[in-house]
Amino acid sequence: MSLSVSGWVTLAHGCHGRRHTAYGLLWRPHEGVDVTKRPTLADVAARAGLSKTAVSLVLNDRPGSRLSADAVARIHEAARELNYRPNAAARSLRLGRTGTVGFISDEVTITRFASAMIRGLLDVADENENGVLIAETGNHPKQLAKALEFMVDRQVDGLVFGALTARLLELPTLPESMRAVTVNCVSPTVPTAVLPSEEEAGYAVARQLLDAGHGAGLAILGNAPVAQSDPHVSVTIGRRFNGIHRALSEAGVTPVAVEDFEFWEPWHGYDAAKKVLESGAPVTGLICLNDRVAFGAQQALTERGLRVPDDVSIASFDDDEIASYMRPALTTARLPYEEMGRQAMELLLRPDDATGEHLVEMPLQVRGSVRSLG
Amino acid sequence: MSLSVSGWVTLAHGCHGRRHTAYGLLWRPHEGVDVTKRPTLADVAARAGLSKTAVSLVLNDRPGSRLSADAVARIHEAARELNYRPNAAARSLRLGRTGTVGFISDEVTITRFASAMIRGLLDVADENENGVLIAETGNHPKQLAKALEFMVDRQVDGLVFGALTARLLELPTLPESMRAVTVNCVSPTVPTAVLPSEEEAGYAVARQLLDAGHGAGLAILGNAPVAQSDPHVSVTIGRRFNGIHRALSEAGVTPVAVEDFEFWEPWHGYDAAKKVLESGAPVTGLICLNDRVAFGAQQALTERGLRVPDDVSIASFDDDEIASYMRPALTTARLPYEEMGRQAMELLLRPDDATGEHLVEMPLQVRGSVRSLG
DNA sequence: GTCTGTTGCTGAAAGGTTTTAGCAGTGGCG
DNA sequence: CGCCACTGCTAAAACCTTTCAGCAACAGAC
Repeated sequence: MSLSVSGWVTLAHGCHGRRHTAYGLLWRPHEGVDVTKRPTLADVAARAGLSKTAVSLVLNDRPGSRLSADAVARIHEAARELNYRPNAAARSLRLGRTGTVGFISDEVTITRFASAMIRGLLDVADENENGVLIAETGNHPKQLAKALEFMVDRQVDGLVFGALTARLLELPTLPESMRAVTVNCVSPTVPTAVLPSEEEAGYAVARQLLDAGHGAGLAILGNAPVAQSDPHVSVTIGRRFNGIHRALSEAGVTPVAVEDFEFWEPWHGYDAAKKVLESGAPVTGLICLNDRVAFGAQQALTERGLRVPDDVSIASFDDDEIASYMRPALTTARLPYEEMGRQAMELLLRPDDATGEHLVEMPLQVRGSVRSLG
Repeated sequence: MSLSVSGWVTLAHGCHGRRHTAYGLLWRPHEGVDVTKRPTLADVAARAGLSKTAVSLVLNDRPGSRLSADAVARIHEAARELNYRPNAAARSLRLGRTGTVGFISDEVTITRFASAMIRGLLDVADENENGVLIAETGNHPKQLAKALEFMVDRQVDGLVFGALTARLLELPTLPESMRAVTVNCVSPTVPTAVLPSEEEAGYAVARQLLDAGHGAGLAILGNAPVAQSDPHVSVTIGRRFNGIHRALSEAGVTPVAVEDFEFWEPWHGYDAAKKVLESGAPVTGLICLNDRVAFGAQQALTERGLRVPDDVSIASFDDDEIASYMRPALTTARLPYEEMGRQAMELLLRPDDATGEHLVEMPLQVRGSVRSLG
């Protein structure tokens, strides 16, 4: 091993070769400091000439404790000289909490679609000095059990359950003292949930096309009867359609085509768009149920020599990676994964528990794929 | 709170409403079992009428210990009845290890591009009964220091450092006893690294087009002088180009166009392709330095009425999401994130440390974007 | 009868922290 | 002086596990 020791952790970043310690700048062992063993409270106490109690009191600055200014100074100095850091295991053992939360999901972390959710979760956890333990179940009950077991054993201070698609999960009953939040999913056993505000988004997307004058030539790609009605598949797709239909009925509009399919990959969108175009329906505006469907639809349009938005306008949902890669870029209602992650972690960490369903706005990203008629 | 307690963790999954515990099926409190407090070794010992020592010995089945078959049975039964699970904090305190490893990266977890790396890491960690603590630095030295501090404090058994692009990191000197592996990056302080086998991939991609007869009309989109020479930007892009150039010079081929740009987003590919086409160079084959560049290039081709692969063939690198969405799907050398993650975790967890650089093959995904001439 | 070895089991220490209870000393008040 | 309150500090217990050292009982060998 070519690793060397210089204190506990010595950082040397950047291109400038400056050296830091993780705990302050430039820590070098002081005289009489044993570098091979992590210092303990007892070591600090000995060096400061005081008791462990005193050191613990000062380092955690407990309010009621009245130690002389001199003692406080000596303790801080000794801790700094020894580069003391508390032992997390000992502290957890004593305190029963760990400063760590768990995140368990089906496959949020291991697929590309909702990465931003982790960003939100990690950011807030970090702001609150919490670490995050991650486990993915791949939807296997056994993996879920294992993950939960692991987290409960480690005495995580709370649990966030996530899912790739917003659906009803049958999560276990948790120990009463365990705080928990679901994000992009719901479970009867977890009282607080964070979900995207899909009804509103459905309404906004439909309005975008209606307001641009596409009421007479509107098609819907990706109507999904199962997802709309089975909460184990989705609890939000139904709401998304409710929003769409509310906008349509307010405007007295009936779509010229509605294509049913449950899985929303580009090739499904391609096939559906092709079918609609071949049917001869007078389509000028397309509501695609996600960006991948929209992407596929655009491919079908291009093949027939139709242009977006000149010939056909498209609006969609998710704000996936490809939405901004398309030419023109896609007008779409963003799934606010990052904000949902943030909010979930905040709800978990805030002492006041606001149980219930927390809806996070899905902002409409207005880009070039919708053209106003006339 | 609507959470209720039935043992420590009770699972009720699936649509069938079957009930499990995390530790076995259907755990219900036995008589004389206090459900409000997690049982300890002492509780098990008391119930089995034996000492804590005996229980510990049996439950960890230590080889040398000779307890009667009856005692062993009684202990197992008591543990099962109480639904005993060892306290991880106490164990860590005693043992100095935690069964947890840390993963620290710039932004692997929080962006979509390398999610598969986490999948590989988590899978192997899980197979070895290890948990994973995750932290992202966003490339801020302070965040790195904080993450490291946290992990070292928690006494993780090892650390994996990851990066989104394979580059040289200036990681801190770690405590001597801390095992560490870098994945998709290298650091002078960490002796074992996992990287994609880019030279080979560059060669294979170039050969794909050369073998298809595009030697006379080859263009390269995304030549990146800085990335090729500055290891802080990339340690592998240079190798990728070495592979490409080796194939070209073996075939005695000089490209008809080479477009330089360092950032490989779709719009860069679009601009570059447009420029090459407008220059009138007789292009029949495009080597794009990643899939997003290829995607943009195809947009430019389409706009000029050129078709892939009929008019122009494309081969590329990464096997990004969009590679399989394109029509035709893209022939591309896959960045093997998942396999790299797996291998990194295996190297970390295996007791025998194989220091050095471990190259993981980048398999060529042959799809429809390359047409054979004549 | 003594010695040796084995079997089956246990007491107690150690690991590092937090916290309760309390000690010794000092000063003020009646 | 007697009492009280306060200041500045500490001993020891508790959190739960693993493991070292060793005890009691018994069998077999001499």
